[in-house]
Amino acid sequence: MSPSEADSALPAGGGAFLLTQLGTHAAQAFAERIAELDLTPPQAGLLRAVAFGPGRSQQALAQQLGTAPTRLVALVDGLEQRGLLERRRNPGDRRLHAVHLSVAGEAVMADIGRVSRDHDDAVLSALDPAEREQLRALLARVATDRGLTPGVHPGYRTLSAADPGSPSREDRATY
Amino acid sequence: MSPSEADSALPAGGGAFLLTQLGTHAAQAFAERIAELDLTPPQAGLLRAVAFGPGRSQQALAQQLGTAPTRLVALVDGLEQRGLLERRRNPGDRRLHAVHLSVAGEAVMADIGRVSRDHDDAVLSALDPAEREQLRALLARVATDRGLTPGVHPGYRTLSAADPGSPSREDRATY
DNA sequence: TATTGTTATACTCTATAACTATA
DNA sequence: TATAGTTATAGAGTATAACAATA
Repeated sequence: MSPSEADSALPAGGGAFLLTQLGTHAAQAFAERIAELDLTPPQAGLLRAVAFGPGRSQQALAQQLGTAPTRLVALVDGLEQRGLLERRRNPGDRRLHAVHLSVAGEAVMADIGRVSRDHDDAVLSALDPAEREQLRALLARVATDRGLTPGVHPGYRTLSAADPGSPSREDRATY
Repeated sequence: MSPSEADSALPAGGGAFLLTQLGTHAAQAFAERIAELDLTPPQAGLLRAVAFGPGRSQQALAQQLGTAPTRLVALVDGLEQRGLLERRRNPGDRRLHAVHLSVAGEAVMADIGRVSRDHDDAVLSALDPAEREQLRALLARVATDRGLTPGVHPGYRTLSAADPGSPSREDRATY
């Protein structure tokens, strides 16, 4: 392959590669920003899920996010110890833990909103408002077509769930 | 936050979030595809880098990919054992290992090209050719603006290099 | 002494499986 | 017996630091 790459081979010139390239970049940039709130991206995602649908069980949350229940326990633990989430036992079925945002948690959600807005603005600073909306519309159509759950990051979902014959854990490498 | 999310808060509705969401999805889909070639995404990225500029030292490759030289050693090891890469000692400076594609490696590169084309087509199947080009142009502008190296995935680059005061390794979490 | 490459070690994150309690 | 949640263990992937060879 010669250095004049942009031929029909597109090992790295196509839209899909640009998507993964920019997506990883955006994820890293977002991680840097919410680190200022002492949060990791998975924690922010969980807070968002709880804010969107409060009072659900950990099983329900795990299923929506597409992650193993055991992983959710640790996430909830950390955020509960910091006073951002609360577990409330369901009197009817005492096995269930309804997960709620605390008052402090709601305040942090507001911070996350601000950070997300700033982040969005910085990442797309090359585009004017009309172009941003154009991009957003195109991406939304692709996301729908590919069956992505709105607001839920695929990083929670384990691959082997979708592909029974998956060879190993190597699939999920950073790429 | 009420379930009527699409207000100005955009914790997950903006273009940047769609970008990370789709980018992660595309990366996972690509990982599944090249797994059929018994390759991981980092391996494919290295092969691509070598194909694009053959005969460079491991230091040069590490710098271009933005990864630690120690990580490159393991990657080259694996691909050399499979007969896809060759290390050739530089007679002038016997410290340097010039990395080249073997004949089998070039054949695999052709396979990677095919897989990438299929992958690109599948990910963007919701868009017609004109829309794909429109999307590609918008993404390319954003990528340039954000300083991304064409053809190089940011997953190689460690975060702390760009951000000296980074808090810990949690930044790089999947999100 | 500086640089290329290598090896050894430790750490983070996540997944898998075994366990407890409620039903 | 089945389900929600928890704990314990192991594995993959990467980074950091010490080391050997060549300049």
